[in-house]
Amino acid sequence: MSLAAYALVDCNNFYCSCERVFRPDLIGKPIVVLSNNDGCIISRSNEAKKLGVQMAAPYFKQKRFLERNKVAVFSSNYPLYGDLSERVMNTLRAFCSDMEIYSIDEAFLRLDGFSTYNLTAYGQHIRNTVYKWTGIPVSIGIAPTKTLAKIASHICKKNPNSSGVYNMNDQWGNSSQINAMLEKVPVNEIWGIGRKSSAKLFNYGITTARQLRDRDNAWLQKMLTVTGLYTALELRGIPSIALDDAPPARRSIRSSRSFGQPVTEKRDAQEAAVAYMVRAAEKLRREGLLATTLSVFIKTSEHRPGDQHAEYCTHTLEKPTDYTPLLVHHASEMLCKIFRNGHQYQKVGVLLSGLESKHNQQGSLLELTSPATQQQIEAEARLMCVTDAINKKFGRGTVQYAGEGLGQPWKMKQKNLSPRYTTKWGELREIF
DNA sequence: TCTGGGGTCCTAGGACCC
DNA sequence: TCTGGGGTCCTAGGACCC
Repeated sequence: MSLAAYALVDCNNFYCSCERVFRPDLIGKPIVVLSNNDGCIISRSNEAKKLGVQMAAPYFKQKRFLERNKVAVFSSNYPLYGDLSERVMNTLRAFCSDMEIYSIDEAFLRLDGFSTYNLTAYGQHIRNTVYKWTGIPVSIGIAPTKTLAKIASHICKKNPNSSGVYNMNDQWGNSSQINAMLEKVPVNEIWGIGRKSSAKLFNYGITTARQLRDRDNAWLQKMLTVTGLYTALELRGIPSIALDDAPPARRSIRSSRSFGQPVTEKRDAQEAAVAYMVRAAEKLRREGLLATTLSVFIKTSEHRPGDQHAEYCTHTLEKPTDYTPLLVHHASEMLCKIFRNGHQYQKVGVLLSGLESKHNQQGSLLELTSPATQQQIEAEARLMCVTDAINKKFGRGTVQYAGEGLGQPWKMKQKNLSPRYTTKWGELREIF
């Protein structure tokens, strides 16, 4: 049987690369992109990495250092990144339709049908085309399983001589070469092995991918559950994590943000809960879903040990809905239940779950809808449809719920936001 | 002063049923 | 008084991912 072949295509420093597409003057210069609320550093160009800027470092601690080293700083601009991501994925699809979009900046391709090709050369061709068509540089790892393809792409990024593609299948027959390669991969860098599992494994003297691969199955399952066992099987070259080419239906929708400054007033927290519920409900309708279970949570900052309160409240509806006024009503009530005076809150959020498709709803045989009720349901649907259309056309917040508040003192910070070059004409001219 | 947001999967344990 | 055994479903919590 011929060897399976998975490719992982991974965009290099994706958010930084997106910013550079429209600011070519920054090519070769250090840049970083911040998380929401300008909280942490979540993307670094190679030049910034070389300066020693750490991933997930709090911005306020690095600010002076970044200024001194003339590092360009951007707030995250998700409309821009989402749009460029779509262009990259569309380009990849032209090369291989058997594809799983794994995240905003990564995709797996299944290349089994390409066994007559030189896969390394094919990878090069894909890489060059993506760069030419979108301006985004990518690294490509090719291997017999998804987990190994992840490792291959890491190796490729770390090695400047790799020319952007690393094909593990080429050396698969040479077990001493493969062993030597897996020996150099720290166990905590394996896909699926996080901080807790690494610490556990470390206690048993397991520090490399090779050592993990060579433990017996029963032990692996006991220590790391079946997911850990699958990871080890994949390291042996046995495909155990399937390609998800048609992602399963979504199970939950979440909307939450940190506040721009600590919130102590119930009214402010309530406005935020309402505003996030409005956004979650928009997403619900956009995807043709209805929700049955609503949750609201609130928490103080983990970095203030003297002031801790976190609480979570859930409400289950009798009938699934996508009607914002109803969802907002419950969000507001739940927030009141869990809010306590005297705390400095850092974040609230809402979660919608128990999702089902609007179009194949389970109707109850016993339920008879009167014409008046039917009319009301239709009126509500029209109202949602119209507000969504207005907000889409004229921008979010054109039609707003009173409960979202006007001043919104809790709103997040975004001081270094770049223009939405690809999705707003009005902001495109800012380049020139 | 200031530390992201949005997802998924697995397991254990309780509730419930026959 | 003594109160089985096995199955399913749901939920909370933990761990992981980008």
